Amino acid sequence: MNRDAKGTITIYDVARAAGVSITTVSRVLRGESNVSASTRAQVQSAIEGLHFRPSALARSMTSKRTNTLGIVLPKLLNPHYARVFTGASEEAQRNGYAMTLFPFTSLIESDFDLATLLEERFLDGAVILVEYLEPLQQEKLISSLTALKRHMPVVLIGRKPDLTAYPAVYHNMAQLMRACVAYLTGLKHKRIAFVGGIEADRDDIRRDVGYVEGLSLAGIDYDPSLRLYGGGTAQDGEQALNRLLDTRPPTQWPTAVIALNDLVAMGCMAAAKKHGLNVPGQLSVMGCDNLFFSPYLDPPLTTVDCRQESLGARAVQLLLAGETCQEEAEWEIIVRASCAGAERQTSDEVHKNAR
Amino acid sequence: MNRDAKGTITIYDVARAAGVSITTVSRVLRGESNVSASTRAQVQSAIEGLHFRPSALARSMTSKRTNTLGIVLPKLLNPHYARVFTGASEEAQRNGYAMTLFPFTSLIESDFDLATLLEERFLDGAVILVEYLEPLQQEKLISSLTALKRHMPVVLIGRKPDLTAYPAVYHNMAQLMRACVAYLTGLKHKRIAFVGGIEADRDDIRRDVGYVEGLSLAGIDYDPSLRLYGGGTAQDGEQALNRLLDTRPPTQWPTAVIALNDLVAMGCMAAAKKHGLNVPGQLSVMGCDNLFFSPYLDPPLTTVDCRQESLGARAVQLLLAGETCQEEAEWEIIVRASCAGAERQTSDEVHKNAR
DNA sequence: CTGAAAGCGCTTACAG
DNA sequence: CTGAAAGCGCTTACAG
Repeated sequence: MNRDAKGTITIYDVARAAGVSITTVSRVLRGESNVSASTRAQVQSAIEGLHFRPSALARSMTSKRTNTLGIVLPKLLNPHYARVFTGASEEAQRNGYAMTLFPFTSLIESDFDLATLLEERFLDGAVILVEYLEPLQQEKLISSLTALKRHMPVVLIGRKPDLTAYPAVYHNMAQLMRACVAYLTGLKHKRIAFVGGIEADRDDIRRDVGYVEGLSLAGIDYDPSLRLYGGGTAQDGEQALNRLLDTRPPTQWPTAVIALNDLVAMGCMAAAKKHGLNVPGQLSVMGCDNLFFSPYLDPPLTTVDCRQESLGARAVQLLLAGETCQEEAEWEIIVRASCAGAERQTSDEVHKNAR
Repeated sequence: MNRDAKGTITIYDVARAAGVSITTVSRVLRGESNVSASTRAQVQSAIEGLHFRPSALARSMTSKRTNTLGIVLPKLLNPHYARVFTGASEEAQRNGYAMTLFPFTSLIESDFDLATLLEERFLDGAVILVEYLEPLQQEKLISSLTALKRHMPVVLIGRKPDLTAYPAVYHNMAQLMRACVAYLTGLKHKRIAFVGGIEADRDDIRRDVGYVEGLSLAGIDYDPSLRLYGGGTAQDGEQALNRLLDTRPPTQWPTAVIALNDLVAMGCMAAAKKHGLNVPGQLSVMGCDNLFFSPYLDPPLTTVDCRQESLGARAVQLLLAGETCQEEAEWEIIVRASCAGAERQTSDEVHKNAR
């Protein structure tokens, strides 16, 4: 009955070749012990002779498991996300799972139907990292998540979710920013700019909270004109800082810059050089993410390592364990050479800044 | 008969709720037109009411297609591969396919059984990029590929395969290297080092051929001590060039360096600075790949854009079209500021070099 | 230690 | 326009 008319060879072909039932073939396939040595040998040789491979599809059909996880990530071209993926993927592999990557930008383009995209595939669960979304897209995301959650476990990652119903791993960005500001105020900086991020974004707002709090703790008034919003690329950082330096007299320039991430920091360093500012002599620059290129910038970049691999790995652990907690991820300031004491500041300027 | 005992709701549940047969449900699911409007509406509302999602597993079971492609890539942390992945993934998406990424290093760790890993998943085809392998691993790869090819179409990518039986997209590395050397000899350089890559590697040997040919075309003898083998990271590049500069008198230093890739180039620039060499005034540095950070190095890096996105996209096209050709991919030299004329060279040195 | 039968959740001819 | 039946390639109780 089961001819290999279509060329695919099945467990029936093996059974026939070995002169046993498909049940027995299935048993040796799954490595069960209750098969006689001679039968096993016959089946094995039939399998090899026919180059038989069991269909994962049929297997999953009965077992209801695919051993495949999905991960939704914004842009892999940013090594930050590549680090997250690497950590998640390796943890998955360690547990016998493969990982299917869904680039986020294309999700938005393709009507952003997270639920359909993920469900149509063969996933046992999904890790989802979302960046800032317009309110309308945000609503769509939430309903997508609701639909998705009905069909598989989901873990959110990267930023503290507004949704408490989902397990999550994220960085405490307010705390992280306070630490960055504290590091720079400890270096006697008073005019500290913060570059990058979208004003409407919840996560960046959290960073903003930490930024303002950090300044306040050091007795520095928050100067909104030193908060430069913009994107997250090197070009964005370069443009933002260029604009500030172009429109202010040098005496009003910041003595330190905290960048949204290392890419933005790299752009800021380019803007500083363009304006003849020595880094860190005349301008300290601090990044975030600790990407592979940051020790090779000139000067090497002081930044925050966000342990992206652990973040991704932890998300997979929560997913596989079926945990429902929301937990904070670790980070650490990496001191290199791009930040120095605020010696350029005159007491005059300090006075002006303190108003 | 089909109770939703396990919680999963199926096409039978929908059929019952809508008072039709499963055939009819299947028809509206697949958007066939031969269903009356009223029936369609009933089925639709049953689907929505039950939050029904068809099982992709069962669907693929009959259709024999999963609409999922696999891609094997070395280390995603190198943005070069991220660019390849992006191009491949977007092309796949454009054609209704998802893309499962298999990081290569973990394949090697996990006994390197490409065939098992890929077949156990649900793939309609695979794009495979391999880097240099030890001879033993190379053999295992080839037998894995043979096994894999029996079950799905495969396209090789990135380097010219030794295997002619597989469709492939790759760069003509000898030609690319000749062009790099020609660019630098055009700038009057005579002592041109080549940094990075493994001596035993076929692909790098091809680059070596182009390197030697390029020198020869400019009437320069090949000096083996200027060929610095090593890995492909920034650290590798830094160490390799440091070693050369440490062991040679400054009068014997190269006036130009071609790096295996942008990461190595970045490391070379660090080594140059450590030895007080101005780039490009005293040492020209040329990279390969044109990664996002290269315009932000100081000075901005002259490099070769390898059109990685097109490379990945083209591989997917060949895969989906069932083509069997091996074709060359495009590349282009991107001139920035890290290479300049060889003015540091004295006629004495030139003479010595020419022997 | 081995096998016959039912079932996983769909799609696909085939009838009507 | 609609439905009954077979089949996709396995695994899983259930018998023996």
